[in-house]
Amino acid sequence: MTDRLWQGAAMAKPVELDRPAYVVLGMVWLGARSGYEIKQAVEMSIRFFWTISQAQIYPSLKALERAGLVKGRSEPLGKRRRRTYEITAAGSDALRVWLCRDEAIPFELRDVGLLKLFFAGALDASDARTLLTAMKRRSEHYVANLRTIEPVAKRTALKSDPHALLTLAMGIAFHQAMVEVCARFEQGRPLLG
Amino acid sequence: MTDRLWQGAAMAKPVELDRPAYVVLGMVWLGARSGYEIKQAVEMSIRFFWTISQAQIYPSLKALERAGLVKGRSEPLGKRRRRTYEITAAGSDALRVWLCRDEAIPFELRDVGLLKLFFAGALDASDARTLLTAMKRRSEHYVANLRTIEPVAKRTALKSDPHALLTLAMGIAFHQAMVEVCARFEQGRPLLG
DNA sequence: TAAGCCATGTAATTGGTTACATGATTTT
DNA sequence: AAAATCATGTAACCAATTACATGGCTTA
Repeated sequence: MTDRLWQGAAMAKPVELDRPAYVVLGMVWLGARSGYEIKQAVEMSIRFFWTISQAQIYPSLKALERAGLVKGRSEPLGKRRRRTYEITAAGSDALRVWLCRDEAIPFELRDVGLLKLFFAGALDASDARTLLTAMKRRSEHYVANLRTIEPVAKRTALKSDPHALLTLAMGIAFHQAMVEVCARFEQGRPLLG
Repeated sequence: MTDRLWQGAAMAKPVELDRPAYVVLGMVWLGARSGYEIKQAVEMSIRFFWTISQAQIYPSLKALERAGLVKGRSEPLGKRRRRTYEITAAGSDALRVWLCRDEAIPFELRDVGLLKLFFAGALDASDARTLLTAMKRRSEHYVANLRTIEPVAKRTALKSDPHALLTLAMGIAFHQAMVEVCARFEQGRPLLG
């Protein structure tokens, strides 16, 4: 009996996966079937706050399969080879464990725009203004782009999962906030209450 | 005469610098004197949207000096060696050129928090809620932290440069927007107009 | 006298992208 | 028949961090 418990513990022992692997696992959980589809899903949904390159996806899928978290099968389309995957029970467990893991969730923003704005005092008024305008326009574009995804996200929110809409709303909200701050600065209104 | 113009052009030819070097240059422009002070200045002011490790600073300073954009002098404190730098005319020109350069200013956000939230549909309601709460608290902390810098930024804004206050205001606005979206979601209020 | 800060420098490692290589299918 | 898209795989490269190494000064 003790032996079986031990074995169980060994099997449940979470394999150490890197973050790209969790992204891939998450996308398989969401229904992306092939490496190619995973890449597309990333571009369509999370590219705003996460990216992953094709070169990371295929090795990740293999690692996940070795760990028994996804099950792959060869499913060529005509003569075009293709490997499809589905998540296993162990896989969705591992995903949930990762999601709940009590670890620091650092916020890593790396923005050349803000960086340039920070140093904009080195410019004359006109150039500084040009820079600010560029920043404002950039965020306006982001808002417009994200708004185009809105109807799709709303539909899936209603019929199944509201979390894609939630992250979309965050993207829109914080770019709107940036636009607002730019406008205040342009007009010489106070920036902070 | 033509020769001198050529020479002038050659001297003005912008050396290709990597981004860490521009950050270092900017900090020297702002008055940071040693590598150590630059690191501190980064941590105090721009760490919210940019980081730079110590290992990048010293090589950058050397590259900047070779390019004639900063002027370094050995200025030990007692027996503790120390090299201080000040920006040259060519240096502030190069900074301005970089700031005005008409290039894409990509917004690169890499946030595990949003990533986890995106996949939170894999969790039961209670765990998903815990995750959301953690995200909300994280942004609340950021807002509180940034607010503590506010008075300093306001003072320097009044007496010289308002741009540090501007980027600070963006950080605050940004996280306030995230808190707001979290609150809406928690309370089941509509996320988007 | 030990801990913490000031100060610099660099080797090893990480985490990631770009580019290359291959080939089938679909669309224009 | 060319261009675009589907599909996978990997080597080379790059940017950045971590960790290590060294040493003086200041404060508790």
